[in-house]
Amino acid sequence: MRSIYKPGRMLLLMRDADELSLDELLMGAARALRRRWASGLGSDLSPHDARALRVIGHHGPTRLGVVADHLRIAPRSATDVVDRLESRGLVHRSPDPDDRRAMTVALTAVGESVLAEVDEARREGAADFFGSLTERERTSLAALLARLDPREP
Amino acid sequence: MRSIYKPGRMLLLMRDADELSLDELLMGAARALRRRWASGLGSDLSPHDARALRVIGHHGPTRLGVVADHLRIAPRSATDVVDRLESRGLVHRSPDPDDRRAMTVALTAVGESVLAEVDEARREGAADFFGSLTERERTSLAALLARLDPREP
DNA sequence: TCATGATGCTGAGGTTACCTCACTATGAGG
DNA sequence: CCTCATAGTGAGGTAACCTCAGCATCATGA
Repeated sequence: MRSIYKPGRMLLLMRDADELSLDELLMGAARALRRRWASGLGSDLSPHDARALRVIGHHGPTRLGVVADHLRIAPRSATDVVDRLESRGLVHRSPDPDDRRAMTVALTAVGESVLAEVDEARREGAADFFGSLTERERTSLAALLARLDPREP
Repeated sequence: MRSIYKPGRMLLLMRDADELSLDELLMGAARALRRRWASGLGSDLSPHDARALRVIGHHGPTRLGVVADHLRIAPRSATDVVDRLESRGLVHRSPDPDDRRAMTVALTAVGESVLAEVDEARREGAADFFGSLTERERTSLAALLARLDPREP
């Protein structure tokens, strides 16, 4: 049980140590950005709740099911997320006038201001994160990334 | 339609609905890659376990605490992860000869072959994902990304 | 050399963010 | 209307974390 490594794998390992592959670079950058953004999150709001707040705020009064779709969670789980935000006074439910089965969720005034803070922190974090690139480089990075992700649902 | 980013206007740009900022592009691309990679994964292994397998395999016989560090989880949680992998016959524990408190984890023969499959699927997924770029574009994307992520601990 | 504190792992038990299933109320089409 | 689909929710479960306590072992300094 000594020589776990086969020669081929050893070579792979060493090459990876020197230069990371494109997928690892992409994932690493995303991880670093996410971490920076999460740490700069001032309020006692979890990253997860902040994300939900963004979805609701940026979509206007929204059905619960739509929130679920955007967060990629089951409809039932959106109920819990909205419950939590509502109990903190950040959003409130109203009956949907067009469909009496449905509920719409909208930000309260407090929710709006918290969202503004969250967005600002996010914007600052991103500016800082990408600050090591020139504007020209940022432009070409954006162009390259845009060609990778074909408009997911 | 996505409009062209103009360097001189980046900072003043008002974003309309389908214009994504750089951070959103980065996160979106990473999300898409993660999803593709997870879906191409051998079915009975969760993405999470696959990640643990990668860490253990690529580090050789490793202490549990080191596994925890690399997965960024508490030491106690690494015990559970390794328990699960061990119960599936993918890794096995041995007492560390240098420190009788410690355990080392290493891949079994089955674990090695499963890891080889996982790595191959990952490699293929990445090649496919980045396939819409030319070789030259991939190089410059890698160079740009490498400047963003300052080798986190 | 041996008391003292740090370290490596694990048992016990809690939390969180999901899930599925079943249910009610409502909408929509024959 | 009668039937079937859909929107949200109560109940209850699961997976992957966590903290805290405890044991065995290591490392240090008087």
